[in-house]
Amino acid sequence: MVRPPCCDKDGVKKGPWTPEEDLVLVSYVQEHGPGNWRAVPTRTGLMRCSKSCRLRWTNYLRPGIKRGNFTDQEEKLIVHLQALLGNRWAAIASYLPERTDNDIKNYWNTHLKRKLQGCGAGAPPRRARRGRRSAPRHPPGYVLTTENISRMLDGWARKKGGGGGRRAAGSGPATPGATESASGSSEASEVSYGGTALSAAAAPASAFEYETKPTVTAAAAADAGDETQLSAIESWLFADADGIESGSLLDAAMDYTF
DNA sequence: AACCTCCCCAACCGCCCCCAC
DNA sequence: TGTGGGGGCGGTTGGGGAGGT
Repeated sequence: MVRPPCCDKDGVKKGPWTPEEDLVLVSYVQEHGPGNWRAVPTRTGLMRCSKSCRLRWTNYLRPGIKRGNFTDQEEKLIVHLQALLGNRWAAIASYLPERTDNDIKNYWNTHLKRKLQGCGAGAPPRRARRGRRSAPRHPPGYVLTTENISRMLDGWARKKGGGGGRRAAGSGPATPGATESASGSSEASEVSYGGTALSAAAAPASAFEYETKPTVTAAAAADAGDETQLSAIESWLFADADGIESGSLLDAAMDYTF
């Protein structure tokens, strides 16, 4: 059976989001919290598909997102987890709470995959690596830091004090090794709105508990046979967080050398 | 300086999963 | 128990920009 599109194709705007649209979406989430995305376009007047709104929020506007270069540790973590979980980016992202699954997926496809493919034959990338863009592609003055969003959302979070998506609500914010996921670190991306940047007072992490990404539990993430893998991953992660490079898992995944 | 190449990443698409009824 | 609908996920695309020629 063919499902209808999530929204009418006619009159639905596509393409890059404008600062104004971002503000509308952030304001809506501030008011109602994330969720009920179907209602977002009609309630906000945004000419966007509900999925587009959700994606924009989860991949870009959500507080606590770290952008920019991946650290070596993050890189290794992604490689390990990809080896164990496959291309289940959402599951992998749950171990990197400051990164979105889209970011991880992009990073894998553009960097890590090539590295891994090349490591055997020592094949270089098609072209020498160029300097990475340090800032998001936005017009100058487009400044909306995650702290800013955090602050904007602070009011809502205080009013609500909880809630969240259907799947996230069940498992709760139990992302392994990353309890302060939404702390709005100083490395937060700079996204700003036309020079009228809101002040960058960091909001307390607790204000955004509702925003925690769904946690990968053994039950949730496991296809057949994943349970033992996942608990092993978790133990490895906890060990790694203490600076201990533990055992078999690491050995298994460390076949990859860059 | 102008043009070309190619890389990055935001966003779209379509399928799948899960919950409510 | 079956069905519909909403949200989530992974694959893919293409616009735009940076570096090379």
